[in-house]
Amino acid sequence: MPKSLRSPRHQRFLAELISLRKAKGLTQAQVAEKLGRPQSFVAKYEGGERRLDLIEFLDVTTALDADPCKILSSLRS
Amino acid sequence: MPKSLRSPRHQRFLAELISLRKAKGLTQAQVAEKLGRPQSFVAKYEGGERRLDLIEFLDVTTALDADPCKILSSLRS
DNA sequence: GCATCATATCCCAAACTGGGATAATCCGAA
DNA sequence: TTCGGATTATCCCAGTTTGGGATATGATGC
Repeated sequence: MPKSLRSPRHQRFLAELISLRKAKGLTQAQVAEKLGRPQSFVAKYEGGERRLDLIEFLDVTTALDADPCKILSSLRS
Repeated sequence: MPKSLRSPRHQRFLAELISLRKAKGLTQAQVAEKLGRPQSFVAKYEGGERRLDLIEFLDVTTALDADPCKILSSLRS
């Protein structure tokens, strides 16, 4: 796993994304489909194997039908 | 400039960060100082030479004393 | 056990990053 | 104008990260 993805905040962020996905009853493959990406893409960012930049993050929140601001506020530190 | 950083949304995002920095009367070096990074770090992300992941983005908004949610909303597409 | 769905990992060439040094630009004062 | 300091952009390139199809591993029900 890349060095930069081990911080507690990042961990919380990932946990939040996973939790949101499951709350919507979506699989990684379904999210990947909405994003037009392979399932391994979702597996990687959820697993902290790959970073999401801001635009990708917005795309993911759209796919999850989630509010990006709420997620950000859960990351305030 | 890396391929993935050329989208119009990303461009708007960068323009927003630059605009915010200048509105605060800060130089790249001052922002870099707050971030504990070299000036070239700021020059690179502002120039689209490097991506910011979500955590880095939050750190930058903190350094700029800006509201991350407002920035996100300016990126709605 | 076995089928099926879901998630994690492999592989490795291609793409991206770090950051000190240095070049290029900007800008106000004289 | 021209000069000089302040500010921003670019260089370099080894080390790190990413893409995504294929495949392994794990979870669940029967």
